[in-house]
Amino acid sequence: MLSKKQNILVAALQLFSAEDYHGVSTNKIAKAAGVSEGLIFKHFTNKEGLLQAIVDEGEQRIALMFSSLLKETHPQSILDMYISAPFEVQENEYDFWRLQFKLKWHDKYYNPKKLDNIKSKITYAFEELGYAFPKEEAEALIFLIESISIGILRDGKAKHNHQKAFLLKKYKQQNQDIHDNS
Amino acid sequence: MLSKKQNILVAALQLFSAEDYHGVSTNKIAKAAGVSEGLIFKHFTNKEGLLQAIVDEGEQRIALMFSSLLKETHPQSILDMYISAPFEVQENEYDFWRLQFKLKWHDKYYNPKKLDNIKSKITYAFEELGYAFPKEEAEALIFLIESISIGILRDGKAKHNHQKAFLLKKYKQQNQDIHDNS
DNA sequence: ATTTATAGTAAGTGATTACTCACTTATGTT
DNA sequence: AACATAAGTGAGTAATCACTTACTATAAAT
Repeated sequence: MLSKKQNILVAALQLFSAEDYHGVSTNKIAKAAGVSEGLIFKHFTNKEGLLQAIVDEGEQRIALMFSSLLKETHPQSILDMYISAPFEVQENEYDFWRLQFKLKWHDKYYNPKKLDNIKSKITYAFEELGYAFPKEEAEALIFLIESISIGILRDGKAKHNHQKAFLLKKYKQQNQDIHDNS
Repeated sequence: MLSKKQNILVAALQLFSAEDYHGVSTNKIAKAAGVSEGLIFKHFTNKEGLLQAIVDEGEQRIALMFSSLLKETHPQSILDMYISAPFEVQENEYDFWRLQFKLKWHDKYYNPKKLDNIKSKITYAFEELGYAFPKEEAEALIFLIESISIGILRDGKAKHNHQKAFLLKKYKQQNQDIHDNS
């Protein structure tokens, strides 16, 4: 069983991911969490403090999620793992990711440096595989996977499975010789 | 000089694109537009009617924007035009596009069929150019351009110009023979 | 000239908002 | 046992919310 504090965090995450920040009242959160409204302010000072707590928890969660990718050294595996990543996400984590993508529009909560180490890892993989423009390839792939992730969150995995297969094939080692098109 | 009705639409678009729907009060809109709050309800019935009016206006605007692309028949030109599209957008249209992307999270205002004719146009281009998986290539390119568009809206064009050059090169006809990697 | 309709305003309305405060209950600590 | 501290509640609060209403000004239509 969860603590009441955790109940608040879970309920707030669910609501914030479904509606917008100002559309979710503290009253609604309290009812969904089964606690008194005042408790929210005891634990998180104010409504924004609650959102910040959710964001902070999220940063750790993301770091954990990509830790195995960052440990990987085999270039082809790095690409395969990264392409597959959005399809490995459990459905009960969708709320969390929906909120993450929504917050990208708020300068306050968007930290572009969060992806820097992943970006350099992907760049490294493209370098090793002999691509002519590894940095650009990495950026393009990251963008592409981001869009697919959003698509999955909206329509479900099933509708995007063929794209996974397509991309895994497209970025296979065997094609390496063709990338240096100078 | 704009009519007061248009003033409301302009002010609301700007505010809705910057904050979330419930975070923008009708009072704030009225002040920004320089009209009385009541006038909003005279013209648009309620707050949602105002948003709907903005969305409706937007659909036309998008149709207009892609009309030249849909008329194009030369496959390579189709790809070039589509890749360049987000870089052709004027800065004073950024608010409009920001709102469009934000609304993608609201089932109510998101219409996936809106892009169907563009998708088939891009697919056609890839077919003509001899790509092995034209449908998948089209989907991937559309996703990629969508992500880049979001990036531009957040960081400005300058930060993404090298991606434009990279993609134009990557999708050049001369590479066609390499795509059929069966 | 009088009606009709539209554009526009200012001052409201009850409901809801984020947040506070006085208070009670539970959990340790010495 | 006594005491401090944290967890939790429920009834407030002023401010703000979307929206309404009664009203005036303008202008075209009969």
